[in-house]
Amino acid sequence: MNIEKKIYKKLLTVPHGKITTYNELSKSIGLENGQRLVGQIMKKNPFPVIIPCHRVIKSNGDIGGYLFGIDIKKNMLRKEGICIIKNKIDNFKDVFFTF
DNA sequence: CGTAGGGCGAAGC
DNA sequence: TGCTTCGCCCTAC
Repeated sequence: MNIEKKIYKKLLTVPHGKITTYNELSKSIGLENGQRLVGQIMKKNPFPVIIPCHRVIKSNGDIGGYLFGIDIKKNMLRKEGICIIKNKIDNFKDVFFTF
C-alpha cells in the first residue's frame, strides 16, 4: 500500500475532537522521521473534506499549516472543542490522540 | 538519474 | 523566548 494511503487511513482513525501530530502520524505508519513527508501528503490529499487534515498539528503544539489557511484550520479545531490560543493548542495534551 | 523542497522536528545560539 | 540550521523521507521535475 502507498505511504499516502496509509497516512490517510490512519488519519481517519483520529476521533472527532482529538488531534495528532505530523510526527506521530508518521511514526504510526512506520516512519520515525517522516514528518515532512506527512506534510506533503496532507497538502496533496485528494479529498480534503473527507480527510481531517485539520486535526494534524505540530509536535510543539503549534497549529502548523493548512491548505486554505491556518485560520480556517483553527476554526475547525475550535468547533471540535479544542482550545486555541495564538496559533497554539491550549489543552494540547488533553486532546492529543496517539495511535 | 540527481536534486530541490514540503502544512516538520529537534538542537544550537 | 525566538530565530537559524541541519536532518528526514518521499515525490515531482
